[in-house]
Amino acid sequence: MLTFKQMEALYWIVQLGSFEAAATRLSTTQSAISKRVQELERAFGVAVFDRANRSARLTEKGTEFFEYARELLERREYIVERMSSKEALVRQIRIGVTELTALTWLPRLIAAIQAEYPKVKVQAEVDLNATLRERLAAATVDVIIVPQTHEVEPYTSTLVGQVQNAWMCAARLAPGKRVIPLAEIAKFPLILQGGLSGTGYVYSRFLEEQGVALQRVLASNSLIAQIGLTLSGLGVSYLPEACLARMLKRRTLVVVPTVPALPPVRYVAMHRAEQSHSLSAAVARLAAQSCDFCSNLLDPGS
Amino acid sequence: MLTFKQMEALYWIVQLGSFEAAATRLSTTQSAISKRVQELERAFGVAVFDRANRSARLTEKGTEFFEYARELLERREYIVERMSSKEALVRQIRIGVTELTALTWLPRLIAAIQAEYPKVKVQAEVDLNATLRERLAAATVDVIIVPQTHEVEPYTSTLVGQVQNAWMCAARLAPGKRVIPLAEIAKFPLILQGGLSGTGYVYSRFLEEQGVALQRVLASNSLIAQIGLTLSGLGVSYLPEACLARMLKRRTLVVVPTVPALPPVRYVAMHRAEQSHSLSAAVARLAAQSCDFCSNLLDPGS
DNA sequence: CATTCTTACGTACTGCGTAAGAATG
DNA sequence: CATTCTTACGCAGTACGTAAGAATG
Repeated sequence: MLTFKQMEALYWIVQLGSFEAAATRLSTTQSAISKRVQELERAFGVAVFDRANRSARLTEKGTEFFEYARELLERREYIVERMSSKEALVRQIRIGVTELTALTWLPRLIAAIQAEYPKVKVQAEVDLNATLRERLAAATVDVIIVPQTHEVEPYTSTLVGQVQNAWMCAARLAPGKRVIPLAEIAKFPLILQGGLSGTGYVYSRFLEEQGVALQRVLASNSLIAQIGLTLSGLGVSYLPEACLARMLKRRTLVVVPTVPALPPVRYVAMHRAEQSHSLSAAVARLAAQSCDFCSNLLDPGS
Repeated sequence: MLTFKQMEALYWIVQLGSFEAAATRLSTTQSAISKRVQELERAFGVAVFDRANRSARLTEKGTEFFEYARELLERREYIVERMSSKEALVRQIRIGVTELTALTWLPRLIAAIQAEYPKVKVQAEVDLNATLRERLAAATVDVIIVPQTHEVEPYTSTLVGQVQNAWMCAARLAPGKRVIPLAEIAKFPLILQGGLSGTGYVYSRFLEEQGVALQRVLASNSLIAQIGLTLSGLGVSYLPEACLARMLKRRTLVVVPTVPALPPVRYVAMHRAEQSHSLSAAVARLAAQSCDFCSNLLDPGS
């Protein structure tokens, strides 16, 4: 008999391009996926995948079948949403965030999700922008919250907030309070983020556009390391103003004002649209509500 | 997670009005059905059935859920139909027939089904018209082939053929070859079928309409017994001409012509329309093709 | 030769059946 | 008190995971 498990296998194999990926997505093994497909093919006497080469290419019948599978799964998802009281919805959701979010409002977000969906298990993963995007593509996470790096993002994205960064350094390195032209920033030793970081990517392009040539650059893919290096006076770095407010007040760090200033970085929550989980959409909504880059877990104030 | 088994349970409980009936229909136990329902209710945190009294009354949410269940099951059925090569369709179909059909063309029908759907398991049951109708209502059979007793039948019905009956008796009882008025038939001892038999029901009404008062009646619910009793000269009976042709030729039996003659009895194949099995429809079609009340398993000729 | 799917075999777990229990009319 | 659903408990059969095999590029 036709089962949801078979449909899920078919669906995710096609979506992700391999048995292996589908297996990961469905938290099982290639073996199980392979057997679900064989079961389908045997039950219907139809070849779903082209077995000639070892690729997961659909046959014609397979394509039709895939459409039906999608339809059936979407329909089920809709019904589950429709019938579930939020309180009873049992599911896992995997959220990917970057360091800054993890350091500021991730706990707020998780609390908000738990409050609205008490039975949902939230798994969070902290990683670089680029890695998170790959993982979303591979569907090993459900929602990611990352800096917006392109005008049009490849997945359903919701703006959740923005971060104002400023050039900062240890007080003793500071050139005084006067505003300097952006280009002059290149005279300082710089501590920047790599291209795998969203903020790093955005600002690399920005500096390039502004014709700023970068030299003597220290790169870090860890925000904490970046802050630490800056604090220790190794150079000037762009850092989020809001969450470092206390350090700025104490003048452990000082701002180096430039003209033009650094543009804000917009953060978006992204999830696969085709992904049935409208829970992902709910998380995006909650993220927009919870977003607050001002708090700072490491330096929480009183 | 929402499963088809849960939906089937819900669907058939509502269709048939009790857990017990649903269990029978799904070839399982009340226990299993009960658990599937509880599973649903627990998973969704929703009461589907009103547990106050022990009846299978839907709650409001339950009604909505039922609609979704129906939709999902119908959709699955459609997909199964659409994707299955006939050769590969594995399923069971339960056919109910009356004695006359069993005695004449049932083997032809089964052979025809097997030829078109080699993997389908055919189960046939022989019973009285009324019993078969009850069983169709209880969904313990999928298709029944019975005499049409009403102008409008309660289920999807297809005309498959008709049977010409005639009054017959043993040669020594015969009043000669002359045609007698129908009313005079009442003068003979009669061997008739009970009201649970379709033919019996049809002819009872016919004789009543014609103003024939019946006396000295011997009733049988077994066609074979009826033929046997007639052969042994106990009375006059209405019997199918075509399948008794050889006995008439040998004059073991003779026809007692009446005016008006007995009307033909129309046979229909019926199945539940809402029942997803369009296999049932295919059986009805094959029945119309295979139908042949002329053969006679007990007296096959050469 | 690395990748990707298939096959074989032993196991774990879901879901089932039996049978007894509780509630209803 | 008969009917109908629920609960408890032990079992069976499905579906899974591991690991080795085959095919492909």
